[in-house]
Parts: sequence; structure tokens; C-alpha cells
Amino acid sequence: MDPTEVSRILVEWFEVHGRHLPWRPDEDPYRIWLMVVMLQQTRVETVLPYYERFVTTFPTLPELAAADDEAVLAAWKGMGYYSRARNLLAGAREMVASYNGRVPEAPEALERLPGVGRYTAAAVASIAFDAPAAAVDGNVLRFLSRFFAETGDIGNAKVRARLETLAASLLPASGRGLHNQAAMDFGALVCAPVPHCDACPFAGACAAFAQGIQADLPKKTGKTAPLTEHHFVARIRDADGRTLLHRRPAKGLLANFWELPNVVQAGDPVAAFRSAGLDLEILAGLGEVRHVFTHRLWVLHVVSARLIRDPADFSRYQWCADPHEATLPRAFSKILELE
DNA sequence: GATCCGTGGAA
DNA sequence: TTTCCAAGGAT
Repeated sequence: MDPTEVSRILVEWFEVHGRHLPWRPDEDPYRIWLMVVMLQQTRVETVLPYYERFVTTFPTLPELAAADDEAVLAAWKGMGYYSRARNLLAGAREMVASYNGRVPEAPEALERLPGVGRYTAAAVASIAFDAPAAAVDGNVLRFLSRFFAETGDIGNAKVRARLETLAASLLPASGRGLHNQAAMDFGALVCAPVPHCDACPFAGACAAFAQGIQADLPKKTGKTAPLTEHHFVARIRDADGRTLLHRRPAKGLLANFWELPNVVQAGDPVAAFRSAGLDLEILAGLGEVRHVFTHRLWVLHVVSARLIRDPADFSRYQWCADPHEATLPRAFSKILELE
């Protein structure tokens, strides 16, 4: 099938069946950049309400650039991968400092911004400026690997390069943003992990379908199972009913977020917390909470407790009257729901 | 290249 | 219940 024909069919499919995101061709590149970043590893349905909330809080690029870290994270709260929010803020400030407060048009310039990789640069440049760049995300990789019967591992760099070349060969002479959106949405809705070949306009041209191997593609290496970690978590309240919170380290998992005090499970809770500098009287067991991250499974053994004396260094602690109002990560808000 | 970084929906 | 994995990027 001719590349022009492939693109035409994709765009026609998109016009009828596609999920049109809340932007217009002439809309603010800032909003397109924001949306594309939010969509990284996150489903469209999940993103939409967050997007509305975020652009209401930060309607323009200069307003985002002028915000502080806390406000941006608060607007992002609940979407996960929080480095995206920090990079967004850093990127906005860089655009103000180096690009006259505008989103740069060239994919190469975009890719130099924090949090913008090859895919995001191509998506923003094509959608906002009709740049000739192919946006190759997971959906497109799936569609291409099936359409061309690429049986190599899509995690392999050479295989990836082949598929990116094929993606570029499908780009139309104009309307690249529409083409890219169509290809991604087609991969999400039709050429899905479980493919809907009965509803696919390419069934007669798809090399994998011809061989009956479409369900086995794309090939990818198995991921390692998440590491299981057991923690004691303490719901510690003072005489006024306030809950003790602890600020996580500045780097790593859930960096800088407030959490309920917790320690790796070792021996009994009293000894484990004491080795972390907390002298507690355990009042009761509150149950168990499980939380899965991409590469980690937390099994949280929750107790209620009373603080016998303040920790020597209280700088990373605070008493909180209403922890439901704090920006606690999901793993810890689950614990508040135990009671 | 391998690992880290969240969360929630679907099968 | 478990498993997969989604409009990926940084290190």
C-alpha cells in the first residue's frame, strides 16, 4: 500500500472515530506541549480532567513559569510520574529565559527542554507547527510492527530505528499533526494490544494479519517482576487529634512528598521505628495496605500509635490537623481510608 | 541497555 | 486475584 494511502486512511478514520483532544489547529502551543507531557504513559480519559484543572490554574506559559514548585505539584497531584511536573516548570522557565516566552518550533530545540524526549518533541512540533516529524509512541510502534510484520524486539535500538524510519516514510506533505494524532489514536483504539482486526481498514494490507501473527506483535522483552517491600506505617496522633507527617527525601521515589511515618519491616514495630528515631507506643493494628508502583510493591502494615517523645531532629516532621487535605501520595491516602 | 519513576483501568 | 500497560524521559 502506498504511504500516502496509509496516511489518508488513518486521517479519515480519525475524523470519524478518533478522540479529538481539546485543542484546535490554531491553539496555544503551550497547551499542546502541556497535554502531550500529561499524556506520557497516561491514558487520555485519565488526563482530560487534570488538563482542565491545570490550564485553569496556569492558563499561559508565563503564568506557569512564575509559579512555585509546590503550586505546580499540587495541580499535578494524583497523576503520578511527578518529575514531569517539575520538568514542566523548568521547561516553562527555560522558554521564558531563552525563547522569548514561547514554545520553540524546531523539534531539536524542543528536545533540549527538560522532560521532552524524541516522541514529545515530534508530537508538539507537528501538532503545534506542522513540523515534518513523526511522533512514535507505544501505540504507533504497535501499529507499525504489525503493519510491516516487524518481529524484532521493539526495545532493541536497531528495531526501533527501523520502525521510526518507516513512521517517517508515512508522514504526509502537510497535516502532519493530524496524521500523528490519527496514528496514535488508531493504535490505541483499533490496533490495540488486543487488536480489533474486524474493524480495521488495513486488514487487507497488514503483513501481520496476513500471517495471522498480529496478536503476537509487537515483541518485547518481559519486564522484571516488581520487588516486594514490607513496611510498618504508623498513624500517629497527638492529644489534639493531629496526625504526624514526615517529608520524604529529596531524591528517588515520591521525592519530597509528605508521608505517614514508615520503616522497613524488621522485627517488631517499636524496635523498627526506634531505629529510625521515633519512640512510639503502639496502640493497635489497623490492617494492611498494598500499593503497586511500576517496579515496586509495597505491603504496608499499618498501626496506630502515640509519640512518646519528639524525634531528635523534627525538621522533616510536622503535625497535620487534617491529613486528608495534605498532598499525600496514593499509597498513604489509602491508609487514611482504613478508618 | 537496564532501571527508576505513579496511578488506575481493563481483562 | 494477578497481570498488563498506557500519547515516555532521565540516568
